[in-house]
This record gives sequence, C-alpha cells and structure tokens, in this order.
Amino acid sequence: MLKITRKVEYALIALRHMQLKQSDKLTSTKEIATRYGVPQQLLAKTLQHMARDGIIEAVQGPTGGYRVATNLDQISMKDFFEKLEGPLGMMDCYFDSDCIQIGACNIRIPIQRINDNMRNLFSQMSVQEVTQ
Amino acid sequence: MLKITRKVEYALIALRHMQLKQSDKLTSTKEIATRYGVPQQLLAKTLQHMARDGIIEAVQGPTGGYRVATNLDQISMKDFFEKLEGPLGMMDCYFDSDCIQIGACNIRIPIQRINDNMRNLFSQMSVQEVTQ
DNA sequence: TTTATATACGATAATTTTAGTCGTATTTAA
DNA sequence: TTAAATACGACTAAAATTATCGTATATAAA
Repeated sequence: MLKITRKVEYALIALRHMQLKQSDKLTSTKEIATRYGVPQQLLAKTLQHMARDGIIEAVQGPTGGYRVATNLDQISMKDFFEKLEGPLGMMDCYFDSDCIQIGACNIRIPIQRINDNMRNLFSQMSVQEVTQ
Repeated sequence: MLKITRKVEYALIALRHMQLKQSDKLTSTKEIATRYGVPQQLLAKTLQHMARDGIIEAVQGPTGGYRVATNLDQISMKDFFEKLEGPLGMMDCYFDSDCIQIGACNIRIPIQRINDNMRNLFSQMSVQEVTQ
C-alpha cells in the first residue's frame, strides 16, 4: 500500500546517476543497468518515457545515450510521478467518477481531502531535492 | 501507485457509518455491506481486524455487531494504516534491508527523506478528521 | 558500405499483490 | 433449539506490476 513503482524507482536512480556526471556527458541504459543491477529492458522503457516527456534527452547510435534535459528544480515530484504513472490519487474515485457507489459512498469527500494533502506534499518537493 | 487498499477503504467507510449513530449503538457487518454495496466477507475480516486492534468493539450473538471503542482523535492515519496493512513505506527498503543493491543503490537516502515526509503527513492527521 | 552498438516501442509472459470466496466454528438472544 | 451474529484460516480469482521478447531504426566507426 502506498508504494511507488519500480519504474519510478529506476527513473530516480537514473537521474541521480546522470547528475553525478558533467551535464553534457551521455549515459547509456546498459551503463546504469549493470551499475545498479537493474533489468535493462525495463530501464530502457523508463528512460524512453522520460525522453518523450522531455525530462532527459536521447542521442541515438553507438556512443549514444541520455543526458538530463531540464532543470530538475523546476519539476515537482507530483508532476514527475504523474508523467510516469498517470494521475496521482489514493483511490480511483478521485478521478474516475464511474464508481457505482458514488451516491452511497460516505468517505468520498474525506478521501479527497487526504488526497489533496498528499498531492500538496509532492507538489512542494522538487525532483532535484531527491536526486541531488 | 500510492494507492490505499480496499481493506482500508472499507474500514474507513465502516468507521464513518458507526460514527453517524449514537456511540453505544451496534452496527452489523451485513448492515454496512448492503448499505454501501461492499463484499460482506471481506468487510467482515476488516472489522474483525479492527476489533483485534481495539479500534472497535465486537458484541457476539444475534443482535450483536460492532461499535467504536476508542477516541478516533487519538489515532493517527499513519497508525491506522500500519495496524491494517503493516509498515508504511514507499519502498520496501525503508524497512527490509535484504535488498541486494543496498551498497550500489544511490537513492536510498533520498527515498527515506520522502518517506519521512509522507509518514509525517499521516502522523499529523487523525482518523477522526477523516471519518467525522 | 558494412558492422556493431545504441535508442524506440508494441506485444506478451511471468510474477506478485490485492481482492474476494468458502467452509467451519463459536457465541448468544429469542 | 434455532437463527443470526462474530471469528478465522485456507483457498481461489482478478488485477496490477514487473520483466522479457522481438523487431525496427539510427549512427559512429572500421
């Protein structure tokens, strides 16, 4: 319960790894996979995902790889989570309204309050704070 | 990602339902299950769990049921979550130290900081605030 | 121009976690 | 004695997560 996914975990590991280098230096998927013992294919997808989102930049071909493409200070953990995993809510009813209950449910409003608190927490935390 | 379980959801629904009655009145599993369209067996387990934890009190036999047994103002959402679902951590490595990585991992410390923030958030929120 | 090594990505399989059910026992008011 | 409630371990089903497969494309270097 309330766990983050491997995808997010691997993304953070990769970002931190890249930040330890000169910002123009490239890092390949393989480099990270072997360094941290992470499944290469899954990591690859995660990196591709981040590249599509503009968080990192891809350079193709041999000697290619990735480098950080944005100021990580400007991305909140909330946005980061949502880019990788979609809307952030402790219960689906926070977004989907197709719950049959809807009328009967007595905790919808309270749950939304908790959710807002959690979203607020991650909105105030930058990716940089985590990967620096 | 970062979702709560049905067990917790049902527990909150049940608590809120009980709080809408006079505090000495009993509520049966069936009553809640039919009222909110929730699977009765699973709800039953959840209520039994809460009874074991002393959050609610069980009265057996026909005309039996449950009533709130504690001041919900005194229980934090963190403790509530942990009673029902065990240790609260976004990653297992927050508690388990059997991750093979351990040495190689570069985000252990940062993740712990995020975790602490989240635990802190739920420590400062009482169950009463959610179910009132 | 060929080759080797990198990213790109949809489809699928395996695994783990979560959700729900079953069967049986016990309690107790009527 | 019976009916309706809680108690609870074992099991099954479903969903979500994690990982792999196969193939395509890009490009630096031999």
